Amino acid sequence: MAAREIDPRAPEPPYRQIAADLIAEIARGDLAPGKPLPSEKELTERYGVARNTARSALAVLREQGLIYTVTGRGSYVVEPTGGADHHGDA
Amino acid sequence: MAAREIDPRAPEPPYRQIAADLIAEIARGDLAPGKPLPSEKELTERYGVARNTARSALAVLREQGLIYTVTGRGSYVVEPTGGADHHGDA
DNA sequence: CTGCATTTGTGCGTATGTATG
DNA sequence: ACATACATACGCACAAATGCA
Repeated sequence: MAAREIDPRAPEPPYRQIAADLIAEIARGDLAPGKPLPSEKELTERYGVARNTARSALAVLREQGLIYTVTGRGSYVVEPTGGADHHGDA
Repeated sequence: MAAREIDPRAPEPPYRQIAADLIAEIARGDLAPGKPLPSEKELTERYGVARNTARSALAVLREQGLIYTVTGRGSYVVEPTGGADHHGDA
Protein backbone atom coordinates (compact mmCIF):
# COMPACT_ATOMS: atom_id res chain seq x y z
CA MET A 1 0.00 0.00 0.00
CA ALA A 2 1.01 3.54 -0.26
CA ALA A 3 -1.52 6.34 -0.01
CA ARG A 4 -2.56 7.29 3.52
CA GLU A 5 -6.13 8.31 2.79
CA ILE A 6 -5.60 11.68 1.21
CA ASP A 7 -8.69 13.15 -0.39
CA PRO A 8 -7.88 15.59 -3.16
CA ARG A 9 -11.47 16.76 -3.06
CA ALA A 10 -11.84 17.22 0.66
CA PRO A 11 -12.30 20.76 1.97
CA GLU A 12 -8.86 20.48 3.50
CA PRO A 13 -6.20 20.59 0.77
CA PRO A 14 -3.88 17.55 0.61
CA TYR A 15 -0.89 19.38 1.98
CA ARG A 16 -2.87 20.27 5.10
CA GLN A 17 -4.15 16.74 5.50
CA ILE A 18 -0.59 15.50 5.32
CA ALA A 19 0.58 18.16 7.75
CA ALA A 20 -2.15 17.18 10.18
CA ASP A 21 -1.17 13.55 9.81
CA LEU A 22 2.46 14.29 10.58
CA ILE A 23 1.53 16.52 13.51
CA ALA A 24 -0.54 13.69 14.88
CA GLU A 25 2.41 11.35 14.58
CA ILE A 26 4.57 13.75 16.52
CA ALA A 27 1.92 14.29 19.19
CA ARG A 28 1.52 10.55 19.43
CA GLY A 29 5.24 10.14 19.93
CA ASP A 30 5.58 8.16 16.75
CA LEU A 31 8.05 10.77 15.67
CA ALA A 32 10.21 11.61 18.63
CA PRO A 33 12.27 14.77 19.15
CA GLY A 34 15.60 14.63 17.39
CA LYS A 35 14.39 11.98 15.03
CA PRO A 36 14.15 12.55 11.29
CA LEU A 37 10.84 12.81 9.51
CA PRO A 38 10.22 10.85 6.35
CA SER A 39 12.06 12.34 3.40
CA GLU A 40 10.16 14.31 0.80
CA LYS A 41 10.45 11.38 -1.54
CA GLU A 42 8.98 9.10 1.12
CA LEU A 43 6.07 11.43 1.72
CA THR A 44 5.57 11.66 -2.01
CA GLU A 45 5.17 7.89 -2.30
CA ARG A 46 3.30 7.48 0.95
CA TYR A 47 0.60 9.99 0.21
CA GLY A 48 0.64 9.82 -3.55
CA VAL A 49 1.33 13.49 -4.06
CA ALA A 50 3.91 15.61 -5.83
CA ARG A 51 7.06 16.78 -4.15
CA ASN A 52 5.83 20.33 -3.90
CA THR A 53 2.80 19.14 -1.99
CA ALA A 54 4.91 17.11 0.41
CA ARG A 55 7.14 20.13 0.84
CA SER A 56 4.16 22.35 1.58
CA ALA A 57 3.14 19.99 4.36
CA LEU A 58 6.59 20.14 5.90
CA ALA A 59 6.50 23.92 5.59
CA VAL A 60 3.42 23.95 7.80
CA LEU A 61 5.18 22.04 10.56
CA ARG A 62 8.23 24.24 10.19
CA GLU A 63 6.17 27.37 10.58
CA GLN A 64 4.65 25.93 13.70
CA GLY A 65 8.09 25.31 15.11
CA LEU A 66 7.50 21.58 15.31
CA ILE A 67 10.37 20.68 13.07
CA TYR A 68 13.51 22.16 11.59
CA THR A 69 15.14 21.31 8.33
CA VAL A 70 18.77 20.90 7.38
CA THR A 71 19.71 21.20 3.74
CA GLY A 72 21.01 17.96 2.38
CA ARG A 73 19.99 15.95 5.42
CA GLY A 74 16.33 16.16 6.23
CA SER A 75 13.74 17.45 8.66
CA TYR A 76 13.79 16.70 12.37
CA VAL A 77 11.44 17.01 15.30
CA VAL A 78 12.51 19.87 17.54
CA GLU A 79 13.80 18.95 20.95
CA PRO A 80 11.94 20.86 23.67
CA THR A 81 14.56 20.22 26.36
CA GLY A 82 18.28 19.66 26.60
CA GLY A 83 19.88 22.95 25.59
CA ALA A 84 22.12 22.45 22.58
CA ASP A 85 20.14 23.85 19.75
CA HIS A 86 20.20 23.26 16.08
CA HIS A 87 18.62 25.73 13.78
CA GLY A 88 19.05 29.19 15.03
CA ASP A 89 17.68 30.14 18.35
CA ALA A 90 19.07 31.07 21.68
CA MET B 1 32.30 19.84 -28.17
CA ALA B 2 29.89 19.88 -25.36
CA ALA B 3 26.19 20.53 -25.73
CA ARG B 4 24.37 18.07 -27.95
CA GLU B 5 21.59 20.30 -29.20
CA ILE B 6 19.20 20.13 -26.30
CA ASP B 7 16.23 22.46 -26.58
CA PRO B 8 14.89 23.55 -23.19
CA ARG B 9 11.76 24.86 -24.85
CA ALA B 10 10.93 21.93 -27.06
CA PRO B 11 7.75 20.03 -26.25
CA GLU B 12 9.97 17.15 -25.19
CA PRO B 13 11.66 18.01 -21.89
CA PRO B 14 15.49 17.92 -21.87
CA TYR B 15 15.73 14.73 -19.86
CA ARG B 16 13.68 12.92 -22.49
CA GLN B 17 15.73 14.33 -25.32
CA ILE B 18 18.89 13.09 -23.61
CA ALA B 19 17.33 9.70 -22.96
CA ALA B 20 16.35 9.42 -26.61
CA ASP B 21 19.86 10.37 -27.62
CA LEU B 22 21.42 7.71 -25.43
CA ILE B 23 18.93 5.10 -26.58
CA ALA B 24 19.86 5.93 -30.17
CA GLU B 25 23.53 5.46 -29.31
CA ILE B 26 22.81 2.05 -27.90
CA ALA B 27 20.67 1.05 -30.87
CA ARG B 28 23.40 2.27 -33.17
CA GLY B 29 25.94 0.15 -31.35
CA ASP B 30 27.89 3.18 -30.26
CA LEU B 31 27.33 1.97 -26.74
CA ALA B 32 27.83 -1.76 -26.75
CA PRO B 33 26.51 -4.24 -24.15
CA GLY B 34 28.71 -4.46 -21.11
CA LYS B 35 30.27 -1.10 -21.80
CA PRO B 36 29.87 1.82 -19.44
CA LEU B 37 27.79 4.83 -20.29
CA PRO B 38 29.20 8.29 -19.71
CA SER B 39 29.21 9.22 -16.05
CA GLU B 40 26.60 11.60 -14.74
CA LYS B 41 29.22 14.30 -14.64
CA GLU B 42 30.06 13.63 -18.29
CA LEU B 43 26.45 13.85 -19.34
CA THR B 44 26.13 17.03 -17.36
CA GLU B 45 28.92 18.67 -19.33
CA ARG B 46 27.97 17.14 -22.64
CA TYR B 47 24.38 18.26 -22.66
CA GLY B 48 24.76 21.33 -20.55
CA VAL B 49 22.24 20.24 -17.95
CA ALA B 50 22.14 19.71 -14.20
CA ARG B 51 23.00 16.40 -12.63
CA ASN B 52 19.39 15.78 -11.72
CA THR B 53 18.43 16.09 -15.34
CA ALA B 54 21.14 13.69 -16.46
CA ARG B 55 20.01 11.27 -13.77
CA SER B 56 16.42 11.52 -14.93
CA ALA B 57 17.55 10.56 -18.41
CA LEU B 58 19.41 7.52 -17.09
CA ALA B 59 16.36 6.59 -15.05
CA VAL B 60 14.37 6.34 -18.26
CA LEU B 61 16.85 3.87 -19.78
CA ARG B 62 16.93 1.93 -16.54
CA GLU B 63 13.15 1.62 -16.48
CA GLN B 64 13.27 0.33 -20.01
CA GLY B 65 15.78 -2.30 -18.98
CA LEU B 66 18.41 -0.97 -21.34
CA ILE B 67 21.01 -0.27 -18.67
CA TYR B 68 21.85 -1.14 -15.09
CA THR B 69 23.69 0.97 -12.57
CA VAL B 70 26.27 0.13 -9.91
CA THR B 71 26.85 2.54 -7.06
CA GLY B 72 30.34 3.95 -7.15
CA ARG B 73 31.05 2.63 -10.62
CA GLY B 74 28.56 3.71 -13.25
CA SER B 75 25.84 2.59 -15.63
CA TYR B 76 26.29 -0.18 -18.17
CA VAL B 77 24.46 -1.41 -21.22
CA VAL B 78 22.70 -4.69 -20.41
CA GLU B 79 24.06 -7.77 -22.08
CA PRO B 80 21.36 -9.73 -23.91
CA THR B 81 23.37 -12.97 -23.89
CA GLY B 82 24.50 -15.37 -21.17
CA GLY B 83 27.09 -13.31 -19.44
CA ALA B 84 26.46 -14.43 -15.85
CA ASP B 85 27.49 -11.09 -14.51
CA HIS B 86 26.35 -7.56 -13.97
CA HIS B 87 23.32 -6.86 -11.91
CA GLY B 88 21.50 -9.56 -10.18
CA ASP B 89 20.51 -12.81 -11.72
CA ALA B 90 21.70 -16.35 -11.83
C1' DC C 1 44.63 -1.43 6.08
C1' DT C 2 44.44 3.52 5.02
C1' DG C 3 43.75 7.46 2.26
C1' DC C 4 42.08 9.59 -1.83
C1' DA C 5 39.50 10.38 -6.11
C1' DT C 6 35.56 9.10 -8.72
C1' DT C 7 30.82 7.95 -9.11
C1' DT C 8 26.35 7.01 -7.74
C1' DG C 9 22.54 7.58 -3.99
C1' DT C 10 19.90 10.62 -1.38
C1' DG C 11 17.96 14.85 0.27
C1' DC C 12 16.93 19.62 0.51
C1' DG C 13 16.33 24.72 -1.39
C1' DT C 14 14.61 27.16 -5.09
C1' DA C 15 12.65 28.72 -9.65
C1' DT C 16 9.75 28.26 -13.72
C1' DG C 17 5.86 26.69 -16.60
C1' DT C 18 1.42 24.69 -16.82
C1' DA C 19 -3.26 23.38 -15.36
C1' DT C 20 -7.34 23.79 -12.50
C1' DG C 21 -10.95 25.80 -9.42
C1' DA D 1 -5.83 37.41 -9.94
C1' DC D 2 -4.96 33.81 -6.54
C1' DA D 3 -4.26 29.27 -4.25
C1' DT D 4 -3.29 24.68 -5.03
C1' DA D 5 -0.95 21.06 -7.38
C1' DC D 6 2.11 18.78 -10.69
C1' DA D 7 6.34 18.37 -13.72
C1' DT D 8 10.64 19.81 -14.73
C1' DA D 9 15.04 21.83 -13.88
C1' DC D 10 19.22 23.98 -11.59
C1' DG D 11 22.21 24.17 -7.47
C1' DC D 12 24.30 22.46 -3.28
C1' DA D 13 25.67 19.20 0.34
C1' DC D 14 26.55 14.87 2.44
C1' DA D 15 26.61 9.60 2.50
C1' DA D 16 28.01 5.20 0.59
C1' DA D 17 30.32 2.27 -2.73
C1' DT D 18 34.06 1.45 -5.63
C1' DG D 19 38.82 1.38 -7.37
C1' DC D 20 43.44 2.40 -6.97
C1' DA D 21 47.87 3.79 -5.05
